[in-house]
Amino acid sequence: MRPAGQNALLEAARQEFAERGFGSASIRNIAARAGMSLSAMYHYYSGKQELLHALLDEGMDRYFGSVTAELTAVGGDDAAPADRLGAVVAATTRFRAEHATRSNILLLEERSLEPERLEHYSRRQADATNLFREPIDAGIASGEFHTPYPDEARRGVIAMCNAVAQWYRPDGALTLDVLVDRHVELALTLVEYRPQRSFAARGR
Amino acid sequence: MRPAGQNALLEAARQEFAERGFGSASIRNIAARAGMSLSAMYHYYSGKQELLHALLDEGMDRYFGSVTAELTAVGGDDAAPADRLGAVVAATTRFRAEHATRSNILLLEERSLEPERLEHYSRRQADATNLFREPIDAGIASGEFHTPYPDEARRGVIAMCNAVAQWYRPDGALTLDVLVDRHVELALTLVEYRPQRSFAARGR
DNA sequence: CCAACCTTCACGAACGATCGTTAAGTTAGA
DNA sequence: TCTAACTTAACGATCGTTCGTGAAGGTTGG
Repeated sequence: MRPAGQNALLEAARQEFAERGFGSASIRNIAARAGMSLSAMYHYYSGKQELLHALLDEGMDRYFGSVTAELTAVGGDDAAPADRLGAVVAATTRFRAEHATRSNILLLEERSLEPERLEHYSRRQADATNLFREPIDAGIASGEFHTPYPDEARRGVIAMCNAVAQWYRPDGALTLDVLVDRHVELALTLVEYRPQRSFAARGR
Repeated sequence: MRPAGQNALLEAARQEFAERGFGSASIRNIAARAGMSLSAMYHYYSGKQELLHALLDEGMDRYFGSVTAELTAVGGDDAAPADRLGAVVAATTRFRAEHATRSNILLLEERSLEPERLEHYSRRQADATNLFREPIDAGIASGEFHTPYPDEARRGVIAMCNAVAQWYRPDGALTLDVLVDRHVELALTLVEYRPQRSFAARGR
């Protein structure tokens, strides 16, 4: 459990960074939004950079939590590759829509990290990519996915999901549940998912 | 034809904005990179905002130029929807790779525009979206594209192309020509392009 | 032809504002 | 009494912008 002041700071920083971008954001504004003085902020975080770092880390924690929850819900490693890919796509799409500002900071402010901090973040981002890579490669190996370009298909699926944070508006005509289903279908289309017929599975 | 000083300024601003982001960019650095004094910059542009605006406008001009050139190369409006979509995807993918810094500014710094300038830019971005929408909707209407979700497929294709500006490295193992071909194939897969058989076309 | 004038392009200096950061001191609870 | 939580005040640096100046070059009027 985080102290209340710390949560208020993270929330305030999230709003400020999302609205103005890291470079134009003012830590004075952030402290004011959190209802405390500028120096009080320094009691929790050693500077603007660490604030961003904490924000990105917290966002990653939440994202991985969402995806792994969805993965275990469909059966974890026992599930078929198509179901695992569907779970990752569904969780990612939903996360990008439900935590749009969080996601936009994750996706846009990576470059504002100093080199040392960036290294740590890049590792986590590689882990996130592997969430997609694993089921796709498994589907290729098992013969259920037929795309000749699994790497480019993976990048395409990830880009499709991530873009949701930029364009989706919950007050629009498109329901999130509907969008999630369609993204799962589109992802399976992109990897050319065709369930093996039973006689083909038994053949050989 | 633009004056030499102006081109140097745009190039310098492009580098600075791409490296540090609009908010953290310093117009003093930009002027220094362009080899002129800070005040000389104000002779060409009335401020930091107008510099960004000019940069985005120039990038858009180049992008539309690339796409329309590719479109006319495949036959313009006379070409089949699949060929038109392929041309747009190919030109966009190539542009994102060949003009990565330009593209990243186009894609990331939109939010740094002031409201009035943003309005003008959003209109151009809508035009860019229509470059994809037109052939996709035409392909649906003609029965060559079978996806039940043309809107989401369009967004997916656009996101896939745009992401190239972030991850593609020309010194990597993947040739740009190969990537372009794969992206065209993936886009046609996503819209579920299936050429009509001749007898089916003659049927009815 | 020439002098007066204007525009273009460039310079250094300075403006007030805001930035991130730090120092020193105060309060409140365990 | 110790420590976490928080304050006000100030630091130096840098920011975007403005001002006044002037060299260079072409145009105009006499």
